[in-house]
Amino acid sequence: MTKRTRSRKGAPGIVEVAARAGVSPATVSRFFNDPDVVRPPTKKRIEQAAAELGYIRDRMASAMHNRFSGTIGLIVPTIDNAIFAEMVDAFSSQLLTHDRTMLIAAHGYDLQREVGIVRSLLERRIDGIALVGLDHDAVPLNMLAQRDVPVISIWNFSETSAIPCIGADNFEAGRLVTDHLIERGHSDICFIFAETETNDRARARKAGALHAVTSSGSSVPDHRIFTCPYNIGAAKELAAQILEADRPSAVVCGNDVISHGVLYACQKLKVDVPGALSIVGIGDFRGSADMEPGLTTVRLPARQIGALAADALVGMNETGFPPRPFHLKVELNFMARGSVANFRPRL
Amino acid sequence: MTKRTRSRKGAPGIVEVAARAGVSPATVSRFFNDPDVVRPPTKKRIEQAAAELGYIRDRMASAMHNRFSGTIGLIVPTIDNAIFAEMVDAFSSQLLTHDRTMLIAAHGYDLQREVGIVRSLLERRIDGIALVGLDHDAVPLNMLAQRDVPVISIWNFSETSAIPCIGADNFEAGRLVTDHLIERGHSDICFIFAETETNDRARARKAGALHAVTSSGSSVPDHRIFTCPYNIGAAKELAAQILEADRPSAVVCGNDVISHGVLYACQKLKVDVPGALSIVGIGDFRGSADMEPGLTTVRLPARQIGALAADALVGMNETGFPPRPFHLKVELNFMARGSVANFRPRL
DNA sequence: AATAAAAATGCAAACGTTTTCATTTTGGTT
DNA sequence: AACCAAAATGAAAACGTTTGCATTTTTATT
Repeated sequence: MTKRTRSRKGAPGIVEVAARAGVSPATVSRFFNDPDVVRPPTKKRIEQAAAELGYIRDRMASAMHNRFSGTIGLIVPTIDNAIFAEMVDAFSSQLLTHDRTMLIAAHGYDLQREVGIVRSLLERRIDGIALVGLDHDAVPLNMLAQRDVPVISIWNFSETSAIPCIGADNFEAGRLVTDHLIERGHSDICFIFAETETNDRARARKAGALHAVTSSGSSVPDHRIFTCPYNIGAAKELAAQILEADRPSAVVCGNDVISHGVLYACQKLKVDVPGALSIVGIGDFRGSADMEPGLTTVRLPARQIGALAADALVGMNETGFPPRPFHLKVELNFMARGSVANFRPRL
Repeated sequence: MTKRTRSRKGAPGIVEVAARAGVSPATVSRFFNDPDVVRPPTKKRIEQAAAELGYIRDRMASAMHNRFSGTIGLIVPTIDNAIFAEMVDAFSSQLLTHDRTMLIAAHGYDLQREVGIVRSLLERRIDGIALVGLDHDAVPLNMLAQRDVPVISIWNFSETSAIPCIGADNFEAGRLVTDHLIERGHSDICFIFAETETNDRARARKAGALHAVTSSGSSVPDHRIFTCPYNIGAAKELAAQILEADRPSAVVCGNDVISHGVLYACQKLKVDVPGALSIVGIGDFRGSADMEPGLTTVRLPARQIGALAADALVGMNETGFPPRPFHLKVELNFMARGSVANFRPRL
């Protein structure tokens, strides 16, 4: 075993501060938890002593008592991707606002890895955790419940989820973009979605999209449905194949990353968008508005979801958990841009 | 003051496990720190007891002793952007590999906010921290030094930096892409870089780029140098202005995000790339390879930087800090793709 | 089989805070 | 000036683990 004891060199503790300020450690502790509980002169002395010593509180020691660590966990499928970037950023910033910090990890769309990650975060005594999506293994959920750690599901909305959720109606999102295509006269539509087995967001979107066409009276042949990971290159390649075979008039993409790939494939093959092919995405990621043509998509208020989730989790801690489970649906915003052609004259 | 004591409901501690396994808490502790230090039968009993009770160690309590919390900090300018996504992901994954977790925060290119963040991470007793870039306020650096917390600067390389660094030679990157343009006969080149005041990476890149042209014997007029945030929309807008005025034959972009914006502006204004304008970027982000035309850029091994940084920080903990400061330069990879025209016949 | 050396285990005192309870101080009221 | 309630402070016992030291058990050696 390696000797792993870091020298305590220059790290003053609460007792050093207390000594220097001429008060008891208890008072210093109180001061840091609520400055107004000590009298102004005392306050001043403690402030000065702490500053002179360069004191930094040890939240781990304090977490041992009040059972709050001041860190909140966030588990996403991936960070290496535009999909959750805005949400993660907003979540983190909002947490900073509450004097909390974010512990984040990615499971790479592997729900099984999620259990190990949850365990690891629990060991760090997180005060709450946000999970992307509604599908989760029971094991981590139980571990969290057993310890009364607030959990919240984000990104996808469901009226009936067992745990609180803040998210968008992904079914609706899929329906929205597909309806847009149908309204504009498209009838030969192709669908590219992510694997739906372990991804409830993609599942809901796909269901919504297909529902839109069936409820318009038509149906979707199997050869118009494709699966593709959230990866520009893969999408571009797949789209190239689709374009060279029997070309549809429009394609619905499971998210904007796929749309980007499809658009690039069109540019490569000199297929005019929207003239020869219309494209819609879901998400409205960075860049979608600025591509040429601009991508018609539906905006998920990612920052809002992140901020709300942060607030909710902090709130559950402060007001005393649990609140009754809530289900918050955020607004979808359809963004009509240039990537869709209108085959049907305006009425 | 609100009452903030979470019920200890169902959270067994090391002593409960010990009792059930019929050993002392000390043995259980030892088992979790190094399973092979207890004899097989004992080991088995502890494992079973822990499993039955659903025990999860409390790293905060253990951090009070050995002074290691198992979390490592990472401060980036932004997460809401493609720039650092791959690096962050690799850093985090590599940390997981070492049974550590990542505490991440963004300062939004505001070095002053960095001090508050460092403090906040220090309160959480991080075992090490990675900072992007070489420019940092002295205050946080002192706080870290005083507590013997390993720091490492990532992304930018310097042979002489005071703190260890792992990064790319950004000057070289700027020079590389500009040289490529010059070699291909471009003489009227425009430069778009991020604000260099608080961003040493951008500063180095810009210096490298300008150096390339001066050392080729020409010079860069002021009206060919622009500043632009790392934002596709802003870059697109700026590029549109540039394209409509006195158009250069090529543009060097401070990073790929800017390149993307410039390319979209060209597509919007029907300016042929690379026919009428050549574009080079720096970074080789997601999507750069798949755009049409593919973006000529220089690949920074972001994942490698992230993984190396994680390894280094963990290593500093395990082998006993400090190692003598090291400076690790990662390879740049020039990616010639379609966005640059050749004005000069091949020799 | 006896013994010495080595390995495994237990005991109890830490680690740096918070918090309960008791005590002192303050400030307002007669 | 004396008194009382309220506010501020202090003393000491926690929190859940690790670890130095002492003790027991195992293993190797004779």
